[in-house]
Amino acid sequence: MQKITMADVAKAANVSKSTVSQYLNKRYEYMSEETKKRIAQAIEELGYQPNFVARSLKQKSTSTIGVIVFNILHMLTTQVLRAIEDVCQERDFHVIVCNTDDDPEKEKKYIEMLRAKQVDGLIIFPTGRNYEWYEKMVNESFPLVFVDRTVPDLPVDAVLLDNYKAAKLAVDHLADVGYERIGIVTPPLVSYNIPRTERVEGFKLAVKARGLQVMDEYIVNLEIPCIKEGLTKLFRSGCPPQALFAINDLTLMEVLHFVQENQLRIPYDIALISIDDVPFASIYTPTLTTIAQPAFEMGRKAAERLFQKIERSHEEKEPQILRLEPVLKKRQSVSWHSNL
Amino acid sequence: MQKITMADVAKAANVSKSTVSQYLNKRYEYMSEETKKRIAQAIEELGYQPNFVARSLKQKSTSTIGVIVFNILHMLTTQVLRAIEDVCQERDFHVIVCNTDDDPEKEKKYIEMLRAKQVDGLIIFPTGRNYEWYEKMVNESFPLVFVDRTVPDLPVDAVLLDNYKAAKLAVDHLADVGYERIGIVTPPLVSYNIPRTERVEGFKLAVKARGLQVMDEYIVNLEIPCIKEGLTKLFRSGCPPQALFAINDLTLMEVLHFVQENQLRIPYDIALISIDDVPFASIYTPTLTTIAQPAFEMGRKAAERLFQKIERSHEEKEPQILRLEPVLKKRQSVSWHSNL
DNA sequence: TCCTGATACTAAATCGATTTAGTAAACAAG
DNA sequence: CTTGTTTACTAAATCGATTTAGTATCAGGA
Repeated sequence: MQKITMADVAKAANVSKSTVSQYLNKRYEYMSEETKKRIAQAIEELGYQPNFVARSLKQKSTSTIGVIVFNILHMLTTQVLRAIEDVCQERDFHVIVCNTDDDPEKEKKYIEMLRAKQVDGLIIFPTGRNYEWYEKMVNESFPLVFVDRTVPDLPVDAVLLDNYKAAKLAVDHLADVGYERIGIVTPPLVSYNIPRTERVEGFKLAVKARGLQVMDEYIVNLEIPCIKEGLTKLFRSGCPPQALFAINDLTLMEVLHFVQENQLRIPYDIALISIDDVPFASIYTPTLTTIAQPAFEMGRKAAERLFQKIERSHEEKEPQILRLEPVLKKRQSVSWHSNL
Repeated sequence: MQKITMADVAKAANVSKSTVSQYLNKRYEYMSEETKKRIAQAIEELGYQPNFVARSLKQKSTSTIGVIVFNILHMLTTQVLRAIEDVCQERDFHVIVCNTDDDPEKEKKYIEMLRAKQVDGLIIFPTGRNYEWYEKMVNESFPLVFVDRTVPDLPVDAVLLDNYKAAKLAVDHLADVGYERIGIVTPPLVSYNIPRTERVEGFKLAVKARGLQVMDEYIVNLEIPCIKEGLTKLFRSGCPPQALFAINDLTLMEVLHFVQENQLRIPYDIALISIDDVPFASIYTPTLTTIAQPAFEMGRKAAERLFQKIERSHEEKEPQILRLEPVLKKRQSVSWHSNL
């Protein structure tokens, strides 16, 4: 029992392959009712299922896009992916998902393979370390959208968080409530990780703008596994911060572990705010004040932009960089208390 | 500037397409060094990138699998997906991800479309309500593996949690510590959702096996948004349970909201155990005792099984149903205390 | 010298659709 | 009665690879 092809249907319906093809593509213009019925019947009887690969070869379009992410396990990634998938679903597109683990080699391999598979476009959370490949796609005006990070000096569309504003929201909220000694916790700052750099930069600017001191020892930038130790040292010193700003969910987790191990009371011993609205923010005790990234909007915007480019990939060269608004979710981990 | 094809390379290297094809597939048997060099050079100069779609058409294999899930936003799903992707990465396969939102119509559409796109196999978290489509794939011995749920009376490979054991682990742990009035919280029991049913069934069996009473009013099965209200009613009644068993992460979230709103103290007012090792289990106060599903193992096993079937899809018909072991993660939300 | 077999290739068929150019029949207009 | 137009199709080329069945050349053995 081998596969039924269009030729089999054509034979069964006593018409040519071309006519079957027209029928399937709903080009009924010059087709008799009689013929339509016969084809429909043949398809039904034989259980014919079209082969999309053959169609893709001829039409040079696979109705498939690739999404290359660092790690699907990150909440932000998952939410962005979900939004992308929803947009694709509306258009009968499919999504191939690839994890790079922030490894440029894997990223390169995936870009190559996905392009070989003729995906119609790519949405990438770029490692930032494959400049020539990114550039090549831009030059060929291959539909491409970056999410979360972008790459300097490359005219490519991107959907990003307004990181400066996110940091400013955090600092302003803490300062509004009355905190003055504010620390920030981040993984190491590396040149290709723009959001991290922008958040720390935005933090410094916002602190200064409020007329407060930027204290270098309050800027904890360490590899994730070292954060707890770094915080322990900082809090043993003479004058620890009153509030901490964790720049993403992973650092927040470390801060919370630190808080737990040292039996600190939030917000009395330490106030806490972070970027990424973690799912347990509203059930933690106390509830956690966060700066939410509009993850679904990011995914949706990225996908919509990609489809714009897919539908007319030649026109308009100007890259569009969207900076989406972070949202402050006021909860209990930042609040005023008497013994400040 | 149009696409470079194999024919262009052949012309440039002054050989036939066949030879270029042999070269690309590393069939060097009868190929002179001279020719190899010329082809390599032509590929380099023209920047030739193979078209995988054409290859797929001829070879009847796309090196792509489909994974159909309820919702990529669930932790379990994300982790399973990640493990699947890792296995695929080793084999240079790609993964198309689709969300059904537990809607059988969407599931049907995805199965159809992915098969039309000639994926080499499918891993499905089945809605359980497309029997004829599942059956059709089984009959054609199309490579298929179910994860999380399975469908009764259908000989299909599946990778599942041992739900009876998970429930037993929960009940035994609670009973060991000294709890006697144990409740269970679950979304509504529906025939197609096997894990839910099995967990509740396993719960009842385990309670009986410990010589305790199964109290019907302690079995809270309600739609997610109604759970808080149901628990409130239960706890206003004369004799509320001393411990609750949440059968998955979503119900756990509702229970935690309930606990928070009513200012209950865990484990003094109520002990808590749940299936799904949520990421905040170890940072919540108190830390949460859970029954972890081996999500990565599930994904890995499912993918490995699928590849076995892809590689020799005719042999061995016996479906293999893997029941993976849940793991008790003892933490603080279940512990002995004086005022029991 | 002729035959055999290895080496190093190539021409053409194939995969399963889409698409273009074309044809036959029916009918209307001049 | 011829010509032109519309209708309802079909034959054949095409997409870009893989693969099978050959072919031409040359070396070595009988």
